[in-house]
Amino acid sequence: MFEFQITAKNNRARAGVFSTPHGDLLTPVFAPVGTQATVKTLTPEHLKSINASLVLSNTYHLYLRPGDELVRDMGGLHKFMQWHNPMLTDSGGYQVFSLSNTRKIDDDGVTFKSHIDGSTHRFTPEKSIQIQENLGADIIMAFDECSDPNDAAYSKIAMERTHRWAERSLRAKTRSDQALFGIVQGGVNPRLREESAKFIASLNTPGIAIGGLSVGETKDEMHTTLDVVTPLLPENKPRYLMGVGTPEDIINGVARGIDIFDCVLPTRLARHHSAFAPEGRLNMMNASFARDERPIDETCDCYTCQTFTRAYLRHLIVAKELLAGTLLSIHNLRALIRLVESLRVSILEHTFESKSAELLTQWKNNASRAPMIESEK
RNA sequence: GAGCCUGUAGUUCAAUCGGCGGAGCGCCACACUGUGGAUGUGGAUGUUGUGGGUUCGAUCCCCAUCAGGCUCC
Repeated sequence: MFEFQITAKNNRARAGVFSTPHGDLLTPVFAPVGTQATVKTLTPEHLKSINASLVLSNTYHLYLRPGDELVRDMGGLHKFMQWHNPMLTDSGGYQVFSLSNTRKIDDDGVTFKSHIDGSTHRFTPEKSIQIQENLGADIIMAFDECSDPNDAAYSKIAMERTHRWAERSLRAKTRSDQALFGIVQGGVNPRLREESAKFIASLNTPGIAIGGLSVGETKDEMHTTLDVVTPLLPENKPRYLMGVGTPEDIINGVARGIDIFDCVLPTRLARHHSAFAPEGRLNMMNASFARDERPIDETCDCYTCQTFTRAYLRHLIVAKELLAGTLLSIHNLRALIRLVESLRVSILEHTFESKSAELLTQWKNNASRAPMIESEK
């Protein structure tokens, strides 16, 4: 169980297969995020139709509602949400960092207030693992502390705590059918990242995550960090870059040896009316699409692009129809999954260097909005 | 037929004594990376119903007119 086979390598980019109790993951893989045991606006059938393989869900949210014991009693997360393919749960560390205004971190754990009702709760590494065992995902995460990349002094404290918590998470684990990944931290300091990579790599885990990126640092800092970290990680374990990302970030990540990605961006942007397109990120609410008969992306094979015009999608958005979020989510997720699929093929065909450069050119505009073309002005 | 009330941004409404016509919503656009369907940021509105008059100056006062509403006969 949890065997990772590398099928092909192109320089640092890898194509592989990671075996889980709910099926094999073909890497590189992009995981849609289903925080509350649902990828917002989509059914499992939609996810299958876009060829999603791994879905991420969240310890913090499911612990608060409906409760991890309830999920366990309902047969576990896979059965509860009817996703019978690989799943991953985040440890809740990031939410404590990002969601709770009033939190207190100490060496033992974190005391925080629920964003739902203000009630007080406490997470420790042991508690996080217990919750994740109740949820029952195939891949679970060590409880970590994600620090502000701009707070250089604090990065060391958070990293050292993350290391101690990783060991405690590992000791707390009781189920053998879940893969526990440790998480590399260290902010944007290369020396700390080096130290953290070596430490996390020394633990007996079937995979390794890189956290603390795409949280406000620059692109250069992200690339430098990956350049420092991935060469220090064992070849035979999958590397998971948490919370990334944009099409550009994914291409750059694969080039630096990353195997697993997850990100809320495609589904969040979908609900906020943005669509990934080769010419850049399109705000589908823009008035310029009111009479546009084209699909979002002429080259996309998703249901939305095969079926609907930009004009119709804009109408749904302006009218605040819920279907808009569904159709844009289908497209945005399919765009990223199609991207990692083509990267995988290029690695297998040993054409990654040229293909990734081509894709990077194609997708580089997608970090921000598409430039307006003359005919749309 | 008579009397009264109301006409200001797309909309609902402000605007001191006659002294630079604003706000909410909407609209237009931007941001969003281990998700609060959230939120934040920026922008554009205008023949003050219309035509006259008084005044240095009128959304404001006067006259006429148009539209809507109410009341009475």
